[in-house]
Amino acid sequence: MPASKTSGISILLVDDHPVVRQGYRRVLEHQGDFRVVAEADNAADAYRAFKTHTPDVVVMDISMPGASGLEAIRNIRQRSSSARVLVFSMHSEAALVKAAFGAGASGYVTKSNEPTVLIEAIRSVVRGEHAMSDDVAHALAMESLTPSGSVLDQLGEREIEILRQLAAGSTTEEIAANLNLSMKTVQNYHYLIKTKTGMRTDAQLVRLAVECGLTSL
Amino acid sequence: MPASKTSGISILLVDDHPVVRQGYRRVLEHQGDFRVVAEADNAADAYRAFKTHTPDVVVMDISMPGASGLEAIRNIRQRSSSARVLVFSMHSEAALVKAAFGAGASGYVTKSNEPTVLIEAIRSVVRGEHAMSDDVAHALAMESLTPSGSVLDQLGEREIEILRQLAAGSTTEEIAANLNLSMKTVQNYHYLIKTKTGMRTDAQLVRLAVECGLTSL
DNA sequence: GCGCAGCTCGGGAAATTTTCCCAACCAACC
DNA sequence: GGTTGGTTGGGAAAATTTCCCGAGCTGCGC
Repeated sequence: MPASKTSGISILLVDDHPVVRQGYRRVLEHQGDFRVVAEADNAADAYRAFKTHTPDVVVMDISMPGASGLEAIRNIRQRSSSARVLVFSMHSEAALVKAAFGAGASGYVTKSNEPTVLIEAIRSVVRGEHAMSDDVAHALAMESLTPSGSVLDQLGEREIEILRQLAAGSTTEEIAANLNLSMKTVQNYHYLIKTKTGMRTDAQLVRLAVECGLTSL
Repeated sequence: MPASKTSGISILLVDDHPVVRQGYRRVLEHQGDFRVVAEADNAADAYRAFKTHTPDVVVMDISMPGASGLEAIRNIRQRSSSARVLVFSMHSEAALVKAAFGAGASGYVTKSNEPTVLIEAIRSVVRGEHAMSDDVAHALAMESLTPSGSVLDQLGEREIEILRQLAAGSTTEEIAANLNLSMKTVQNYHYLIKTKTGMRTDAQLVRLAVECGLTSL
């Protein structure tokens, strides 16, 4: 690409751990043509940073406290449908992957991969392609073979997001604020999730979420 | 004790995410006097790597699949009581911190901190000091305001039993039946446990119970 | 285009639970 | 013998859960 803008690929890094971000930054900038133009540690800042910098690609960890990455992806894509978001997560559960792509992600790579996989994925999504690491593809493939894979498949994107935050320990009020919903809606989802999954207490819901990799410990 | 070591601080990195490890490595080696002499992605490999390299310090994420980091710390310290292990974790729960120091860790820093904090902590533990980041200290301090050690120590026999069953997913009705109590009493305990432990949702209660080893998964 | 299905979002209202306060019993302990 | 603390529950107001409902939207097939 002969310089219409500065040559190279501009990147917005989103992850809630500063050291981890710093690490990625070094790994990525080690590639000569990558430039990390901004960082963010939460969904709201990510959106703001995207608006001011309009990076070629957003590399984002979706398991963050508060409003999740899914929300940020949706916001970003709503603002600019040409935006490229590459999810960079610890989890490879099919439901999470689906939710991410459903929200508008262009790629999904887990942290279990070597840096080269991440780098290649970034180049792919910048070219407008979709990308996912082998383990993610494997999880998705496995899941599509079984008619009733995970319990999470019966849940929609919103339901999964709310389940994740519930299991993380957020209150109804916090979730409503995080997702810009009324408490009533969150309560309704909470109830709906319980009936859909057959769980009868919130404790069972937490265990389910942990089992499905929606949240850790 | 070979003085063969070239100058500088030799480090063993333990974390189950390759990209994350790669990132740390770059951040650390950016300091001129740090040398990452080995990496490991699980507890067993960490112990093996420690035996062969005898690094000045082990920087370890304790939330790994399989055998936990705690076990690795214990093994390492058992082999060499002069070994220095710095825990580098996502979590700052008091119970986890205590468990880590109990297992023989020399320091505890969360990933929420800036890289400089990690770097300073490494220098501290190499000097033989103990180190922990502010957020960890804060969590410990908060927790130690209660006259007891573990959060569980402030709970009575009945309260612990009911917490265990709640976290296991039992309903109020089931617990009442199990313990031959009225539902009202169980509800009162449920409430009391939440206020005593400071947890605000049942989900937080489950996580607390799991952290304290009251229940698994 | 048109209907259908499914997700999202919330209102309503009754049933239930949570939240706090309280009293009583019993055992241990100074 | 009084005090402390764990245990057991009642009561009543506040809040949540439960279920049902409708409306807007999107995608899909006919």
